[in-house]
Amino acid sequence: MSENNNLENNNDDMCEVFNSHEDVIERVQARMIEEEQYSELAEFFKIFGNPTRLKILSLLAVEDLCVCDICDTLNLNQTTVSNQLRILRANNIVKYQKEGKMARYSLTDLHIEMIYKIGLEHILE
Amino acid sequence: MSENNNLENNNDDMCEVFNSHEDVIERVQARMIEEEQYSELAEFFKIFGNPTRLKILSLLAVEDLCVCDICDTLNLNQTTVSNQLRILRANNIVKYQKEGKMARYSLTDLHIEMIYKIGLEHILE
DNA sequence: TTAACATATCATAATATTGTGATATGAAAA
DNA sequence: TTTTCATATCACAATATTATGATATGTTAA
Repeated sequence: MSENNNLENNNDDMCEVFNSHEDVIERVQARMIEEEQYSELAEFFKIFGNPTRLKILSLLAVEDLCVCDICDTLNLNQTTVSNQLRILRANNIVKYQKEGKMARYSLTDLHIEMIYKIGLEHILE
Repeated sequence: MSENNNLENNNDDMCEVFNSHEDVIERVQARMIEEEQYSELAEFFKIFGNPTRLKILSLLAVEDLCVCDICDTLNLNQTTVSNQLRILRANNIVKYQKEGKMARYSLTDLHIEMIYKIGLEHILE
């Protein structure tokens, strides 16, 4: 901030903010996660981006349920629910437990409920 | 729960768990939010479901940035970044402030950062 | 065994989303 | 003014996702 005050030039191909352009980029880049983690995280959040799946999650946040209860509660056909449950399973968002010919589904962990609730808070405010 | 204990029949088209099927459905349904809120919430989460947008959010969680800094940090072309910023804006996830010919972007509120971080925690565990 | 039931998988048409080239806008410098 | 720069909008081909009909699997009851 003292010496080299002739650095505030070179704005012919870049925007200049209040700090050196390069500085900002380096500082922010240093905090980034891996490319693959961004992809994985995006895949994870994508699951929350569908009303049907969100409904299923909101039910499971109340109590564990079997597939047919989910169908009946949401008035959706079984194929639709099973398909979405498969996606939820594949993304480690719900788990299930076989009970005879039934499958009882539940949320994988508390993160799921937290994300759901913070999101809801956000849109309601 | 006392009278009418002949209700535990009719399982010819429904699965039966441990409780009356109807009971479960009513109990869970009572906790549901409005149809439109599910849609709105899904729209909101959908925004997190794209690696480019997630990268932008992760940068803005570190510090406020102008469009060109985002482009340079992520090595993405300006159209792509502007397009995603428009989506982020439209969904109330980022806000911006004009500073001369620049636009300085920031996260709308703490919810955004919280959701990002809880999601990251989830996939890292 | 067979039948009935709960759930899962597959295939697909309808629909939505992506990144990006072309182009527009608007502010400051020349 | 004209030019340059930062950013925004539009249009669209490529790609992904949706719900669901058809069908398969696996479990229990008859």
